Amino acid sequence: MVQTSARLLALLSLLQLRREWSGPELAGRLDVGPRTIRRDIEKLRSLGYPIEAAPGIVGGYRLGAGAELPPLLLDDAEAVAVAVGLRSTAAGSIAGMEETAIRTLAKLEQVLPERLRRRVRALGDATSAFAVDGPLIDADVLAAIAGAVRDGERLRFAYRAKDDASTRRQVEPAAIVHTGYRWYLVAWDLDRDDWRTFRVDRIAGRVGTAGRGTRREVPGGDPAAYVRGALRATDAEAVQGRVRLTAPARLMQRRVPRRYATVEPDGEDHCVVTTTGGWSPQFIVWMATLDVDVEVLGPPELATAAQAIAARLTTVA
Amino acid sequence: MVQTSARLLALLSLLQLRREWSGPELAGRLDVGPRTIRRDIEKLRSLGYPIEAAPGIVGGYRLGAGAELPPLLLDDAEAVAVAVGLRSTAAGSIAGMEETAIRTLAKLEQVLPERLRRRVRALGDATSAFAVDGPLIDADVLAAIAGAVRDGERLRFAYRAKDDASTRRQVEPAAIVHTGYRWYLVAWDLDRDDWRTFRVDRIAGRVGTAGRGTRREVPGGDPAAYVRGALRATDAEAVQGRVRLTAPARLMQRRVPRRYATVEPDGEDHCVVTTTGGWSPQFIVWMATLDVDVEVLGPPELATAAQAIAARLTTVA
DNA sequence: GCGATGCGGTCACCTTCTGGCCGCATGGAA
DNA sequence: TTCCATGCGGCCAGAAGGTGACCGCATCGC
Repeated sequence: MVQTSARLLALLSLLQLRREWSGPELAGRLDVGPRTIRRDIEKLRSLGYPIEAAPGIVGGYRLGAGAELPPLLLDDAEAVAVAVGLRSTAAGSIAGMEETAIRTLAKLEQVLPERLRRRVRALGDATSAFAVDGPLIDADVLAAIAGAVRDGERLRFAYRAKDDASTRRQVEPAAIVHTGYRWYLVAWDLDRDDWRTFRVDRIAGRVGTAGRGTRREVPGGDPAAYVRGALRATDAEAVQGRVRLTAPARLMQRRVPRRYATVEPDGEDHCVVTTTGGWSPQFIVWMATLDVDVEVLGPPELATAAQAIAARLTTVA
Repeated sequence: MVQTSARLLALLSLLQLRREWSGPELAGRLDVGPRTIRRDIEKLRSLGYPIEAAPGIVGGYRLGAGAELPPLLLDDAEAVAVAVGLRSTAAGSIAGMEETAIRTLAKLEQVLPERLRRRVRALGDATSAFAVDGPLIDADVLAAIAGAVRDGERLRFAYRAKDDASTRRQVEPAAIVHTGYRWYLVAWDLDRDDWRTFRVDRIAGRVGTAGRGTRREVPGGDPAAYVRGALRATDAEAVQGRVRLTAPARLMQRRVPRRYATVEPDGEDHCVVTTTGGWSPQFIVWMATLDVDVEVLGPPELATAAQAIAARLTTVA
């Protein structure tokens, strides 16, 4: 009864397409008798999908919200919109959603028809202009890594170290982690026979899969903690920017995304804003547009950058 | 055969969860014999889902990308990520995707379990800080309107006119349109017996549905064109900001989202940037952070705003 | 070559589906 | 109030399909 299953899916699709359908309408669409429709509705209900119905001339069936999310049946445009949305969420519009977004994107990309993938890619180019500081990451690279992590596949890529020396790596990926405003890949380096943490923005070009590897657990079990440890060990943290605003923390908190900076009260009428990652010229510009008095607490370069932009703005007028 | 259908869905779900599954593995998970798994795979293939298989010790089944997108089976976290992504896309990170995103969001919200909806809403608050100018729109309101348009349901809401006078409206919505950086609802106003265009950001509070209405076509058939016409007729366009940059258009185009501004070449080494909607102080700040020479072409207030921010930045240092 | 895997044929049993009928309940409109 | 379209679900008979068990075959990596 492949037809029965297909019809159930088609029924779900129709119910997601429009809110209200009458039985005879559905019967006509699916080319079966009305009795069968009633039975199909019954089946869907027994599968847990809450389909409400109302008798009478204005009656009909409608799919409501239940305990579980039903399978989503998306058309082309909708699928593209979902992919685009996931990419921008992965880029970090909401703190804490990045990793889930990239995992979901990997799931979607696995089954996304090629024509839609092309459309998503074309749109993706337009996205991260005006990006908050931090490196630009290719969502495709992230999705490829997330997919390899999930499937236990080996990865091959060229890695640019701090001194710009490029090395070829072959690894068994274990986790992908987003901290602050950067992406890291925790993986077992097959050539070095040890765990390594890679900055995804330093991966050059495309990543290639290289067959099946052994699925590995990050030492300690908590990838995020591991990356934090590795950062402390090897990398000096980027220098955070700090400013003092003449405004209550309560008001500023709403205007500063937690992803980029944290706001702490400093007395009744002032607050201190600290960047999550390293400072950038854009940080001080944002602070200036908040339209309250700003005082740089550090580092001194932040003040210098502010002056440079001030100078540019002055020549504008 | 509700079990068969349920098993097919579960099979799809498993294949989306991980890339590779062996037959016996699937059989164990789904609690049927291996032969039935082979038959189920066959059924899914006959439904158009491209499931690749490889024999041998490393073999297994994997769901590939086909001509059609299979039903997406998302877990809680993934569904939330999708919803969050759609909200931010609807907020306009990519030109031209806003309306599709909000339609898709309406589709998702219709079936989203309440507990997930709460999570999405909680996260949504964090999003639009540092928002580009333009009014803040509640994605819930947009999704509610999009749903009503789709389902032909009447809407009731309070509308704040330009002079701040609030009126109660009851309408039959026909289309939701995103132009420039605003959202508009085109609807038949039941009390005024005529077509009206509403700015969504002027809708106060929540919108309520008010039963079934007649489905209407926007006059002329093209909602976007209708809104453009209505804007020309009633509303003076916001004053656009224009600046001239000392840099090739080619380079700047990548750094300026089309949603906010357009970049046109002005000779070899210069280009002109025009805001899509009205100018705002943030516009000139962005231009300053592009790190090229900027010249304000108009309006004069833009230069004044630039000076104000420059002054603020100067006191910072 | 071995072993694990995928493929598909066949068989018998039996569950399930389907369409058509029935009467009932519900809710809006004439 | 009556009428009508709708949803609900029982019943039946015939037909269709699902399932597990067996079989031999092909393929791939070790």
